[in-house]
Amino acid sequence: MDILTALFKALSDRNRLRIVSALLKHDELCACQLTELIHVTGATASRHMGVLISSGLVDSRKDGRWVYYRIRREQADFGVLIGWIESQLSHDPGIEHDAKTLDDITSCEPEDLCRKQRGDECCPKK
Amino acid sequence: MDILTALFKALSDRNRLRIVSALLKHDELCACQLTELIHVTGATASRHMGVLISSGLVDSRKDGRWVYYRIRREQADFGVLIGWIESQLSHDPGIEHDAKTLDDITSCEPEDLCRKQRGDECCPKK
DNA sequence: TGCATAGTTAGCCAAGCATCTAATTAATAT
DNA sequence: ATATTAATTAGATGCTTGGCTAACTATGCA
Repeated sequence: MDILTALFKALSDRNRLRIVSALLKHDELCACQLTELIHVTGATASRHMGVLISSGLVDSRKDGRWVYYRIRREQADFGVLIGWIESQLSHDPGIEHDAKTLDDITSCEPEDLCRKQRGDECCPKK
Repeated sequence: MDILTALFKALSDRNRLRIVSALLKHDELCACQLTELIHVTGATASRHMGVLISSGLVDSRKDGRWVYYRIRREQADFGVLIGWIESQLSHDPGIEHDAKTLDDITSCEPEDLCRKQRGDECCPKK
C-alpha cells in the first residue's frame, strides 16, 4: 500500500506529471533538458527526479557530466498505469504545448542547451 | 492535467486509499462505517470524503441522517485505473486486514454502529 | 594540477495538508 | 416544538512539500 501511495504522490504534482509525459515521448532526456522544460532551478528539478526515482517509475543513467532519465517500462506492474496516463494526457493542452517546447529543446545537444541556460544564446530560439 | 493531479493527490493518502479499497469491495458504505474503519474523527473522515468526491472518483447519496458513498464506476475514464488499483491492492496485508474489520463493521446496521461509536457497546465485538 | 561546470544535497521559507476540537447544519424522534 | 444526533464546516496546530539560494560532489578539459 505504501508503494502505491508513494507512486500516486509522485504523480500528484503538476511539474512531475509534465516530466513523466516528456519522458513518455522522448524515451531518454537529461537533467538540463527537463529543467528547461519545467522552468525551475536545477536543484528543484533534481529533487523532482529524486521523487520519481524513489517511486520506482523512473530510472537514471550517468554519462560523463550528464544524467539521463527514462521511464522504467520494464516494471511490468506499472505498465497498465503508464499506458493509462499516456492516454489521459494525449490531448491535454498543457502537455501538447510542452511537446512543442520539447522539440526545440531536443533540437540542440545538451552541451549547447546548458550553455544557453548560462545565457550564451546558441540554440534555435522558439 | 489538473484533473489528473487532483486524482493522484486524492489517491496519495494512505487512509483515502483504504477507503477506496473498502468501497471497491462493499459497493456502498456510510460515513460512520468508513470512520470506524480508518479510526479517525468523523470530521477527518468527512474531509477525506470531500477530497475523494471532488476528485471525481466517489459519489455520495444522502438517506435520512446517513450519507452513503460509492465509487463512480460509470466514470469510464477511470475504469482502467480503478481496475489497476484493485489488482495492486488485492494481496496487500493492510488491505486484507481492513477487509476483515469491514466484515465486522458491516455486520451491524449503521444505527447500531453509531451507537457503539458513542460508547454503547452493541455490535459483535472483535 | 587546477579550473569550469552538470547535478545533488543542505538549509531555509511559504503554502498545503492531515488531524483534532468546537461550532453548525440537517434530519429524526419524543 | 425541543432534544438528539449524523455529518459538515471552521479554526488551530504540527508536519510535509515545492520552491529558492548556496554549498558540495564529481566529471571533463586546459
